[in-house]
Amino acid sequence: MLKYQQIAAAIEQYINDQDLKQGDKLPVLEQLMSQYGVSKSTVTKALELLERRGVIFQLRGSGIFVRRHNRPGYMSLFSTQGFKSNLGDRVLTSDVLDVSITKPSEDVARNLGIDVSNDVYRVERVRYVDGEVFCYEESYYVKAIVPYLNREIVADSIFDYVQSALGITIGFSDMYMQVGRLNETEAGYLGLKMDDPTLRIETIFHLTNGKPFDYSRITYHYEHSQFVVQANGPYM
Amino acid sequence: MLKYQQIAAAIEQYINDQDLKQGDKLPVLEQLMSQYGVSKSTVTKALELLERRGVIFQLRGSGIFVRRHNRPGYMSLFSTQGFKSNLGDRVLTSDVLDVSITKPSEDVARNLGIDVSNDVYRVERVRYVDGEVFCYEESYYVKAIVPYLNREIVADSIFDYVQSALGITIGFSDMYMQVGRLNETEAGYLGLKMDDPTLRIETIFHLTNGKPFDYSRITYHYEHSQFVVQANGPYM
DNA sequence: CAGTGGTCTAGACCACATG
DNA sequence: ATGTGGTCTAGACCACTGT
Repeated sequence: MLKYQQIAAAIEQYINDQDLKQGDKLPVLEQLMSQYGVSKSTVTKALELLERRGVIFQLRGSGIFVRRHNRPGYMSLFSTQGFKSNLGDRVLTSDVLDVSITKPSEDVARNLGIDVSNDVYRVERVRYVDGEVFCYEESYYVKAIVPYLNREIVADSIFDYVQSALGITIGFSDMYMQVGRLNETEAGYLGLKMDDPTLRIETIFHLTNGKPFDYSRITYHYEHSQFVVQANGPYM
Repeated sequence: MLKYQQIAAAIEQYINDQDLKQGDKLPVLEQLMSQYGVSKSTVTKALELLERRGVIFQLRGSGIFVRRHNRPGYMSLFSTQGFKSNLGDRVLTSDVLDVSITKPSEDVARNLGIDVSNDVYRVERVRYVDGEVFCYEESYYVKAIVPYLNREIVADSIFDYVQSALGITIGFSDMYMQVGRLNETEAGYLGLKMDDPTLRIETIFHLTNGKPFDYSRITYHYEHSQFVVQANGPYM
């Protein structure tokens, strides 16, 4: 683990241990430098990381402060999208409906940047948070990149598996969101009625080299899903 | 304007001018250094900026590549949330329904971190993209920070005004999203029916010093709003 | 004006991707 | 093996906040 990542983790833990609130002041740069025995740029890089993740904000001429948001019950949009597996204390479980190898449809192939003749794994799940239906998910993995999946792996975190067992690291992802109405099948899985509102998110996950390896469509239970996004900016 | 921002802007313009596609390779670091006459870290910082914004991705040992997404018609979630005023070629207009000074409700006061005895500006608008109803917005500005607003300012971009006229710079924001059903009033403004699905986003905008100055509730027209979010990660 | 974070440099060394 | 981006350092100087 890199120095700046360790320092970021240490500072985040310090915030949690001390149960610091929004606006509480952290030690100044110079102290962090000597405390961790690293150069200014390394501390700065750790702080940038925390800033991007919404943990702190920095104010030139003044100091480094804790940032929080005040809505328990809202999940970070990114925590549900393969990044931080951390959902706080909540327990995530899945019913696996399907794991199979097939040929992709035109649409799926286009999103994965492959030809329809290539094999893909199709995974279909209903996911629960603390026992409540959370979403219905249909996702496709390029078999050339993810050569093996089974129901057991898929019941757990697929991303943990591809990362630890296959050494695959995710580079970046594109999420497409829109609101619509449930069809009959989706309503059945979610325990809702047809035509009820829903949030749909399609995500294309890319490897670090830019190649798509996973295309996923998630249909959320509108009553059990609310998200928070902490943004920084403007960027320029 | 800072060097690394200038370089970021120049590189982005170069990508657009050359109409580069996803995966196209950019000049290597060393060339960018000499081309712009700056040190390695400055180029790196410019590239980080572009990477965070989903414009490029960098692959160690290989190069710097253009990143794009392939869904015309999807707006960046952040472009509609006060950050980049750039919506591409689309024209954004507003009907101003209300601009007035009032006392905040309990709820609004809590979100703005002020007491209910403080004055706020209330702004109510219906917003259009290329003439199509896009969203209904109700927002509150802390009068102690934004001392003056009128219908003319509000018909345009409020953020441009507070930034250029008042010298206020936004630091960060917390967005809370959920899906629900329209009530009768909202349905009227959006030209939809009561109980139609909708995406609701509440956003709290903070100054660079962490103080909230704007709390806004937006109700989107579900057929005219679809968003893209380009994420990088995992962060740690 | 003192204190604090932000920018920028020059350079050493490291880790990864690709042929 | 080569070339490429990533980390880290030490230090100069700048820009902002708050007293």
